[in-house]
Amino acid sequence: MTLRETFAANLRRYRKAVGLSQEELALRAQIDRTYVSSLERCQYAATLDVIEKLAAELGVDPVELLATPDIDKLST
Amino acid sequence: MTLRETFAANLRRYRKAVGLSQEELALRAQIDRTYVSSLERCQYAATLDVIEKLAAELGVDPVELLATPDIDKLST
DNA sequence: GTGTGACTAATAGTCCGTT
DNA sequence: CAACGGACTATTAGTCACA
Repeated sequence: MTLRETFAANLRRYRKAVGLSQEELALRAQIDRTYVSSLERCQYAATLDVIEKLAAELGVDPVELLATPDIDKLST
Repeated sequence: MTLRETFAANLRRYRKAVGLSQEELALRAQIDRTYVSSLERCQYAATLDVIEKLAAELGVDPVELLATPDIDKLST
């Protein structure tokens, strides 16, 4: 599991947890709609700047988006 | 404090903790010496790929390089 | 051993539309 | 609503000479 894969999975997981579409999240974070899609499909290695933006809109610490999810905490 | 600033500071801090010069770290991570210098001076928003490389050479979890340092833990 | 400017190559990131 | 493509621009990745 690479870091960008971990990030991709977490991004999708947190986005859904918050109940946002890729489109809405992108709009709020002021990044491109198709780019969020690309990130979740692990196409790019995101920079710290966009990670920071996305984390802010998801209401989580950027670190959470890179951490290996604790099995116990996963709800749905 | 932006995320890239946090990363820059942590990179330098952990590098010194491990007792490596920018030169040595760069050599081991197979990246350029001056590029490590640039990152520590916060010139770029690093991508997940290089963060992963550097963390590996420093022997820390990538998450550690992005976390806000716990005041209590700072030794020197 | 580190900081800096200049430079090229690669990729991050945008914007268009289609499936 | 999301995956995917192509063409495009902005920024990072990576190297070098020199202070």
